[in-house]
Amino acid sequence: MTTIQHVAKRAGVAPITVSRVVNKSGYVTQSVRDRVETAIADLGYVPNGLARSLRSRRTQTLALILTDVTNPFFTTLARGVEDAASAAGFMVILGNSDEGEAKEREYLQVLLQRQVDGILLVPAGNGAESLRVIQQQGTPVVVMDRRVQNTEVDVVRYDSEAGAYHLGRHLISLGHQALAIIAGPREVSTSEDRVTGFQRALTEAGLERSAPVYHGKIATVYYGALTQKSGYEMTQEALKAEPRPTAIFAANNFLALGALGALHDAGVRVPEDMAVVTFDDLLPAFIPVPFLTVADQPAYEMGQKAVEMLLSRLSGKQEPFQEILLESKIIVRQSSGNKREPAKSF
Amino acid sequence: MTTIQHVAKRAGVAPITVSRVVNKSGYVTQSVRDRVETAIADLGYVPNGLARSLRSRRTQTLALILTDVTNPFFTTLARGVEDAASAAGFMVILGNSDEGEAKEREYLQVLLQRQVDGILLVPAGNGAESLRVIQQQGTPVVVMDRRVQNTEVDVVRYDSEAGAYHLGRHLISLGHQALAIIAGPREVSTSEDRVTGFQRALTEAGLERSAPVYHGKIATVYYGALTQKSGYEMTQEALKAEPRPTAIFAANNFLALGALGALHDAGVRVPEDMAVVTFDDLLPAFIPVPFLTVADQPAYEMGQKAVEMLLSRLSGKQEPFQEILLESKIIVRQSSGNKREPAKSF
DNA sequence: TGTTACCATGACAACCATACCATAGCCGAA
DNA sequence: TTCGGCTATGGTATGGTTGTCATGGTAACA
Repeated sequence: MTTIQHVAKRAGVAPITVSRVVNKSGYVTQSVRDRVETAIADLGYVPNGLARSLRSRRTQTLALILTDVTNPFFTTLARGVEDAASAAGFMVILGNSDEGEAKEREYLQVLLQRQVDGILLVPAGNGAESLRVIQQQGTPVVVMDRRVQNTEVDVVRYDSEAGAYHLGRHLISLGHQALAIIAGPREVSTSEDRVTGFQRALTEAGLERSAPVYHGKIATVYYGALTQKSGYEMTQEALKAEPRPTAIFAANNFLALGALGALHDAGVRVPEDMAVVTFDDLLPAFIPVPFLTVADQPAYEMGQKAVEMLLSRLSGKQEPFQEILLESKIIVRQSSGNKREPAKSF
Repeated sequence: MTTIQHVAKRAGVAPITVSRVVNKSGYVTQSVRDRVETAIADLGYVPNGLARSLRSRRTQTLALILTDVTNPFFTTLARGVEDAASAAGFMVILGNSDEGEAKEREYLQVLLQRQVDGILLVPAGNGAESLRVIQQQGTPVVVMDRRVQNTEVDVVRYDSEAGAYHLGRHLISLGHQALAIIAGPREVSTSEDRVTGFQRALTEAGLERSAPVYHGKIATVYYGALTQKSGYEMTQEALKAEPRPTAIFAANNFLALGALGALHDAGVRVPEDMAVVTFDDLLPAFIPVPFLTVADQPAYEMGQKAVEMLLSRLSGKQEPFQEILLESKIIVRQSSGNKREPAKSF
């Protein structure tokens, strides 16, 4: 392999001068610069990034750990991160925890070993232990999308509670009285906040359903995983309930996809027989005609924002930690239907 | 930051002994091992991967450069790579060239600097220059999915020509006589091979259409980009042709999506008025009911295979370079329709 | 007892590039 | 003239780890 010494020798200068040419730092006369550049081209010299980073203590690399790369919400987020990072000259290494804390910890370990300059984390669990490890190492970190107990950390997320609240109000204004919530695991803050927000809308409206499947206090709440399959199954359950709900709130896009599948298979029409609302728009590329009423959370912007915060920390800002709470926007489409008479079953 | 020296001091041993404990290499007595491990835990020591890699000349990292991360075909491929690599203890860094040679070269530069142990490349152009740079650096490389002129390199790809040939035969057997091919850029070998293969089927059947839009010799060939938008536009063009084709062959999945959109907007029913066949299955997750007749190329397997080859090179195999040609399988579904009478326009 | 083989640990150098400091020439200001 | 400041280049040490060789101890064997 060609090293900086080989180049230096060939150009008749000291290694440090080659370094200055490569990094465009310090003073180098044009003639020397030319000689060095010729030598570099002749030898096909590629600087060794490991040595460079070891010495300079910067890798120009950020780590992005998220919970589900197959979800368009997160891939869009990732693109936002990627774009913002590379605009600032940083590379992004992506890790997928699959909602598992163990896998998250593994990735973290590897990435910390690689001395990434900063970490963007969508925590799989409560994030406490992972954040401890990261911060002990002194690596700047920004938490995305979800709440964490730790307040000594920067966070960017959407206000899930408020978004769900508005979706709830929307359904109520359409006359729905029997509703089902299909949610993800209780440990995932977004899912839980959406349940809470939705329930708040119902409480305000004086709706108090009494038949929780597990712990829901208002309307019927089903808890599962944030997957299409789980959405399918929970919807099947919901359809058996008495009285049958006239509206379903799916806590994320994959749950909604599963719900739509289950409703289709059961011959329940949307929105005529059942209103469906959810969070996170799906990739427009795969859905020619947008159909779902959603609380849209522009994921791309969140990614950009998070990188912005992280880079500011990297540049040594000593401000107090902050939590940025973005607002999601309700987009009303066909899936929630028109105003309807209160369900006959009441 | 905690270094191996700190740990060594605390455990009362030499740094090299700590190294042996961390890497589970060489001989260490249990008691010493325990002392070291306690020290590591106490100090929260995380080994510096940069220093380790610099010294050992291995990063345990592979680079995967592909042309379109938004395409499910490539994300599936990436998953295959990822899984196979991590099973062997390698991490994968992903780069997206967006079909641009300049961006490909940039990624390559960065990744070579990072001393990745091996590279998996889906070349954006003809790959010649990129391969030259990689091989000069002495980094093992495997080309995926596409042909390259360079024979001094390992390649894994599907036999696009044969797949397209079979799709062509299938359409002919259904009685189609006026056909349109919507393809990607001529520089992309997969796209070009599919045009060639499809045309071979038509030639064999004695079909020689005479109205090529650009250079096609048989049936009508439209060249564009491998995107949904391009597929949409080319299909609009194809619909204006006289005689109007009764079947469209889209050279990849995104082109097919665009074609379906254009046909829908033009009120042309599939398969009643128009048969549609293509390559690469779409993500089943987004298409509840599979509908398209396709030449399926299991991307996951290709990824695994490529990693296998690369790892074998990494372990120092000196065998001659080889090109693995996988066979794609035709899956007949509704979109190609049933046998039909020869189109009336003849 | 001497020889061999193996176990357990350490010293030292090397990996490659850059931070830091030093040197030296030159110019203009005091 | 002297001094400070700027330009242009080089020398040396350093970053954290591990490969290689060396050392010393112990058990096994003849």
